[in-house]
Amino acid sequence: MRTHWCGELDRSLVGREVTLAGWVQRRRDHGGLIFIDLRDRSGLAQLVFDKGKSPFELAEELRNEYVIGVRGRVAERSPENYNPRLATGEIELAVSELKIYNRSYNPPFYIEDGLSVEESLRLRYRYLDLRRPEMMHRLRLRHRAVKMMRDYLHEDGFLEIETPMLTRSTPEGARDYLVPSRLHPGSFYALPQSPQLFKQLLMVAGAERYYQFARCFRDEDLRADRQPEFTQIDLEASFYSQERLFDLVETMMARLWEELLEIKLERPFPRLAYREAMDRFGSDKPDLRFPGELVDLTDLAEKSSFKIFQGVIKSGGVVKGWCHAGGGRLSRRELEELIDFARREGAKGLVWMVREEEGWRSPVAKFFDQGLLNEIGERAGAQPGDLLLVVADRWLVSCTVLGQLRLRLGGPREQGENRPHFLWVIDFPLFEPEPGEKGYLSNHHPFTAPLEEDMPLLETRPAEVRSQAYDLVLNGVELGSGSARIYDRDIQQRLFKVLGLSDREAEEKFGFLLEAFEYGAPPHRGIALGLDRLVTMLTGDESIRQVIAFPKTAGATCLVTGAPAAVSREQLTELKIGVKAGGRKSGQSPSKPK
RNA sequence: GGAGCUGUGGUGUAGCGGUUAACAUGCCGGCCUGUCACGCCGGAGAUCGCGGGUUCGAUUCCCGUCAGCUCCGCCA
Repeated sequence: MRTHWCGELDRSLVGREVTLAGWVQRRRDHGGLIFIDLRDRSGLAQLVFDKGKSPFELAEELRNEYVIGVRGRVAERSPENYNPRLATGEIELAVSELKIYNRSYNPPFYIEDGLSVEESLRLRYRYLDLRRPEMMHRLRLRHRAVKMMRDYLHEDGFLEIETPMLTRSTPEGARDYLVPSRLHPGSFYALPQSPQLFKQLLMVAGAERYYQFARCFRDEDLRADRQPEFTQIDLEASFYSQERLFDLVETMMARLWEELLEIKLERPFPRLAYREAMDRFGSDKPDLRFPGELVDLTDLAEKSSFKIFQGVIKSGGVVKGWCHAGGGRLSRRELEELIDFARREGAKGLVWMVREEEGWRSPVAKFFDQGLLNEIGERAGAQPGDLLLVVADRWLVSCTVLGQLRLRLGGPREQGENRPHFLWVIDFPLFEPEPGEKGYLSNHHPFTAPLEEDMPLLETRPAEVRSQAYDLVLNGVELGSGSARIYDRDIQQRLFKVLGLSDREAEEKFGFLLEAFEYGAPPHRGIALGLDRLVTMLTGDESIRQVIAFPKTAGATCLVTGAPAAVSREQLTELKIGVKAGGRKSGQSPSKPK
C-alpha cells in the first residue's frame, strides 16, 4: 500500500514511480489543476492532479483529512516553483492512480502546529490533536528517550521485570486506587503507587539489577506536572554504591540530552545537602538557572533595636534575607502584595529594605543604624536600586518563604536562561514531625536507610537524623527520588519504634517484606525517575499532558472515553457493591462526551 | 476541601443594559492550469455554557451551578 514515506521524497527519486498513503492536509483547486498536500507521520508531499492526465474527477472530491493512497511519478519542480518551506519542496508527485480509503468529517480544529484552541477540545478529539506534527514529534521523542534508557540499562546488566498491577493497599503514602475483587467480595486490590516493595523483593530474589517503566497510580488531586497515572523509570540494584548509582543516572541523562537535544551536560552533577539547599535557595529542589542566594542575617539583626527580630531570635528562630536585584523600583502596592504573598506562604511578616544611592528606604530603617544597614546590605550583595527582603521566623519557614519569593521574583523566565541545571539533593532528614503530634513520619518511606554517622541519634534526637535518600533535581523540578534501603532487621525495628509502629502493626503492614528480609537480603538501593516529567523537560513543555498520549483533565476524567463512568447494576451486584446516595446512577458519567 | 482565570457560529476572537450579535478562519456552491496559509464571487452557520435573580428589557449586572485550566491543601 506504500513504497515510500511522504517526507523522504527528494530529488534522488525523480522519475521513480512511488506509492504514498496518508491524510489530505490541504487542497488547492485551480480548476484544471489540483494540488494536494499529503501528510503522513513523516511529513508532507505535494501531489499534482492535472486535468486529462490524472484521476481528476475523483481528486475534486478530496477534502481535508480524507485518507488516500496514490501512485505516481516523482517529478522535479521547475526552480521558480520550489517551496523552501517544505522539506520536500523541490519535488512533487504527478498522480496517476488515486484511491480514497476513507472520507472524513471536517475536523473541529486545524491539524497543524502552533494551534490555539481550548485544551478540552484537544483532549476530546485527542486522536486528531495527535495528528498534528508537533504532537507526533513529542510521542516520537518520548519513544526515543525510552528506547535509549532501555538500551543503556541493558548494557549495564539491568533486567526489565514486570511487577503486579493488582496489588495490596499499603498504609503509607498517597490515596490508593482500589479494584474490587469478585472472588473475595469486600476485599480490594490496590493499583500500585510505585513498585517499591516488589523491587525490594526482587533484590532478595537475587535479580541484582532491576528496572521497569512502571505505571503508577495515585488518587490525589492533579497539577500541571501530576497525573493520576504516570510512568516511572523504576530501578533497584544490589551491591551498588551511591557513587555508582549517581553515575548511572547521570550518564543516562547526559546521553538523553546529548543525543536528543545536542546539549552536553556538565558532570558530575553538583550535590547539595538538604540543609544547604534550604539555607541557600529556600527549596529542596532549587532552581539553579538564575543566581541569587539567601543569606543569614541573624547575627546582624540581633544588633538592631527591632523587637520583632529580637523576639524571633530569642525563641530560636533565624533572620534570613534575599536580595532582589533591581527590586527597588517596585511600587508600594507591589511591596504590599509581596507581604501578603509571604503571609500566605506561612511567614508572620516580611520586611523590605531598598538600598538607595544614599542610605536605605524601609519601614524598619529607624531600628537600624546606618553602619548596620550597610553591613546587612553588603552581606546580601545589595547594590543601589536593589530590594532586600527579610523574613524572621523558624529556620524552615524563613527559608521556604524566601525561596518562594526568589522563584516568584527572580524567575528563570525573566532571566531568559533555560540550560539544564541538574543537581542531586542528598542527606534528607529521615523523619518529619507528625503534624500536630509528638511523633514522627517517614520522610521518604520507612525502609530508607539512615546515614551511618547519624545512627546514634536515632532514638535520642530523631529529628536530626539524616537519611541515605537522594533527589534528582532539574531546573527546580523534582525528576526523581530514591535511597539506600535498610536490609538489617535490627535497624529496621529501631526505626519502626521511632515511627511508633509496634511489632504487630509492622508485621501486619509490611510482614511479607520483613519476612523476605529474613532470608538473606542484600544491601540495595534504587531510584525512580518520573518519565513524564523527564520528557516534558526534554520538550520544554509546561505540562506533562503534552507528552502523554491520552491524559486526564484536572478533574481526573478522560474526555475521549468519558471515564470514570457508572457501571451497570449487574456488575455491582456481582461484586457485591452498593453505591450510597450521592453516587451516580448507571449510565451517568461525570463528563460525558457529547 | 479552598482560591483565581476562562466559557459568544465548527475554530479563534470582538462586543455591549436595547445591535439584524461583528471580524478572521474553516465549511458549502461557483469560477480559475503552477499553487503551496492559492486567488476571486456567492452562501449557510450562534437558543452568547446551564439555572435563577435584578430590570420595562440581560449575551452584557448579581447569585448559583457545570466544564476546562492554574495554584493552595493533598501527592511516603
